[in-house]
Amino acid sequence: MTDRPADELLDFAPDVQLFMGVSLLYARLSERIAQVDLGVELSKPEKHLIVRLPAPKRMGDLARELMALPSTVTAVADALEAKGLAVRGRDPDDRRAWLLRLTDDGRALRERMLREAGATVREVTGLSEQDIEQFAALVRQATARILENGYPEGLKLCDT
Amino acid sequence: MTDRPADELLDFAPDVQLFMGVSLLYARLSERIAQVDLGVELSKPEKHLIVRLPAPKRMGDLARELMALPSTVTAVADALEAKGLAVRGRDPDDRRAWLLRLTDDGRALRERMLREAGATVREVTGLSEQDIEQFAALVRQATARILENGYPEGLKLCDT
DNA sequence: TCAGGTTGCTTCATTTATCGAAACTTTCAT
DNA sequence: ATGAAAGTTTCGATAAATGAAGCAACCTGA
Repeated sequence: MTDRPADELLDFAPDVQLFMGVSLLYARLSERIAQVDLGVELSKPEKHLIVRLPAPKRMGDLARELMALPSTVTAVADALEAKGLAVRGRDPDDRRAWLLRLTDDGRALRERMLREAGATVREVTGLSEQDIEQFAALVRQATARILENGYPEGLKLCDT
Repeated sequence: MTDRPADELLDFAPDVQLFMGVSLLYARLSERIAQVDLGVELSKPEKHLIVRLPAPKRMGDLARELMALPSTVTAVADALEAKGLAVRGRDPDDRRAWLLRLTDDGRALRERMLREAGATVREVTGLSEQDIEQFAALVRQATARILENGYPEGLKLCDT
């Protein structure tokens, strides 16, 4: 009678295992990240937005990446602006659009968050360095695929 | 000047890549699952609860697995009971606790959800069967580690 | 150049989800 | 017995996500 949660996965096909495992891993990672004290009070969606902002991005693109509605992203961006972590500016290429970009404070915070995220991954998964590299390689492949054909309304991937 | 989202990952260490990739993958998977028509109206947390219920489980254990408060799980379980998908019964081993278990309808629904989840994984990631197996193996390892020492207040993993 | 349609974003009211403190019941230790 | 602790629930408050409506910039074709 092995009803230990860790054994539950073994009953499933690999693709289902992958799904359930990723769900749990994601939940655990974001819980851990949420506990990190960064000196500023940040909600979960605010952190997600910061992480997704290595370079200035349009609100609509952010909404697609975060799988959220534009109106949701608007609210989160407002909060980040109020905290002095991000600024909005018109997109010179299309003045309907707004570009959201991190301030210096925001960038510094982002750096710290990513360092924390990396450490959390190593700690939570308990995987060896080689395993993490292998894992990352698979995730890169999946990410490329998702970003390539994942956005319903045809995200503009090329900005040249 | 390559600011394509798919390239963003390459700037980071593998552990950070893993974090960001898993976040995106999870978001994409749950978005996809949410779109599946199962004939019943189910909220996102309701679906999560069903997935985590291969066998009867105590409310508190569910709360820990879902990284939620007991009161949150109570509300979701109420909704599932109202829809005839789950039932509560006292835990014979400790009658303070409630065991939540799926009804026949709930179990059938769960089967369909898992099949959908597996198909979604294959479709969204675009990984080969071998890659998925490799990916699943890594996820199993991480899951075991998480469930082993991941629960703050000392989850009772052994029920014998 | 200007009319009509589309796109990108915001506003705001509403619904949904989560939280946290207090209460209730059962269990455990003494 | 009795008091302390554990497992849930209740309920009011906060936070987050939604969707419809609106505004401004763009684009097309005459």
